[in-house]
Amino acid sequence: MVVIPVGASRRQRARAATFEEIKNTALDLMREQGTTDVRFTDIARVMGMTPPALYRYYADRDELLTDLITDGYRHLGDAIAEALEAVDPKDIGGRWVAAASAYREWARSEPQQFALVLGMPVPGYVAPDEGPTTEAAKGAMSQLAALFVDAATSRKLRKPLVCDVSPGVADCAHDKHPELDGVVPTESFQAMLQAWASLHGIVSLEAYGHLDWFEPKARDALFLSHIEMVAKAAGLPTSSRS
Amino acid sequence: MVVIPVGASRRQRARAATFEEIKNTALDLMREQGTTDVRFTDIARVMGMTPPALYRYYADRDELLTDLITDGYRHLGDAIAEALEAVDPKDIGGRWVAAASAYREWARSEPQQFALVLGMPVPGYVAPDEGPTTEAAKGAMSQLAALFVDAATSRKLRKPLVCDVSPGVADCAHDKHPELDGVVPTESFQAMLQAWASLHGIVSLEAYGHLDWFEPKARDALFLSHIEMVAKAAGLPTSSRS
DNA sequence: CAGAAAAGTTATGGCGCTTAACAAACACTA
DNA sequence: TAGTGTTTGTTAAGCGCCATAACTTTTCTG
Repeated sequence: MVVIPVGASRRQRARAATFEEIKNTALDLMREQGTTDVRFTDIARVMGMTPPALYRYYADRDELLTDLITDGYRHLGDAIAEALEAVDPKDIGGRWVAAASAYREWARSEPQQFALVLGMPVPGYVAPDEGPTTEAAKGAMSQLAALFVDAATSRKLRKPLVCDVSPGVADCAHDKHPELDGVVPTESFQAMLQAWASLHGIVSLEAYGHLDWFEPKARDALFLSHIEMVAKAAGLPTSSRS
Repeated sequence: MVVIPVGASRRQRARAATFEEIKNTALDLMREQGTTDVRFTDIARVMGMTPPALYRYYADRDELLTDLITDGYRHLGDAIAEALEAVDPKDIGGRWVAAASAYREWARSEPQQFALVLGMPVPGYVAPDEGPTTEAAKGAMSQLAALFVDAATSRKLRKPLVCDVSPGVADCAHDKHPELDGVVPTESFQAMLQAWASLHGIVSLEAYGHLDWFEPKARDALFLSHIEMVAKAAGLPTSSRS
């Protein structure tokens, strides 16, 4: 990731701008070609440069991909956060719908970046510090976790559809998300993971075109009823507008 | 896809065997390198041939990929069918667990092939005849559909957690799966799709390593409780062993 | 056995990634 | 203002892989 220097010199600002231009060009090409496979040559050509010039910014193609991945999961997190801000904090059900819809919209609008972040890991990609990949999961999840905490503290969190929890899951809940301890019951932590998985499933299928045999309006309806089902199964209150 | 000739000449059998060897070598390399990106050069080297020889069998790399994709979704379907055969047809809940577990095991054992079939579509891949990609979805789904038909005819299918169905979804149910008409209610058809999506979600996350922060045993438990939740939400009877 | 078909080989071109060597632009200092 | 070092870009070149062409060897068939 590239840190944008605020009080930086002219050169540093130019350099930062070039980093951004490279990444944006790469994303444009990915969108245009429907692939996560970007050619350095093409990026350089679009930018009006020669390919070797890019090596002043990235050591190799994998380093650019890594940067795009870390950017990607931050954008996903931001999209969700932004959607959440637009909803009354009291309206837990509405917040769930907003977050899930943001997740979906981001995946639909940026399927390649979505695939980079949450699809099959790219081979050359080395995960620094426990891995942004894992961070992506935890980042998206932490907002979900916050939702469950809110629901629990405001006593709107019902028991999930399945309450059997194995010790392994309980241990993991304690280890990885200690902020939930004493607030969100273990069975709700499990339900939260399953809500995320269920959401991710329908979003993945749609983003990769496996639901194209549906009319767009039917897909919308299917998605909305899906996340309503997920909310019910997880014990979240359903949207206040219904 | 390569049709295996039964009463074929020596040469035809040799050719078919070479096709199989190419595909198996490609899959081995994919497993070994953790990529769907296979080099013709490497395949040839492992097979003790020169790269151009492979062009007697596949016009280009994309054609091999297409073959692997169509093979892949057939293998997935077979794995599910095989798992289903081992369970008492009366035990709807057990059959759901078996099918879902087979889906999971296949994805875990062949993550690259799973990514090819149900991940982001590969760019050069042209879908013949409405597309194997869509066929993959429908193929896996038709077995799910059969499960719901069985459940409905034996009166074990309860109402799903969400019963609101939009006209678009109902139309699609009628158009694409007429075999369900009059047997499986539309809300159950919708629930079936959502069950598949939910299953796919947790399987994708696990196959791509996004649940690696769980202990293996915890992942198993999470998966089992997930599909139990999904079954409940869809109105399927839960496994008879519980 | 002869000729055709199939399968494989070497030779070759093209393209993309990447490094090396060089040139121009820029910034800082005397 | 001139000089010097850094940054950013260029051209040249090597390597590897995809793919085609032309040629050779093997295998089938009449």
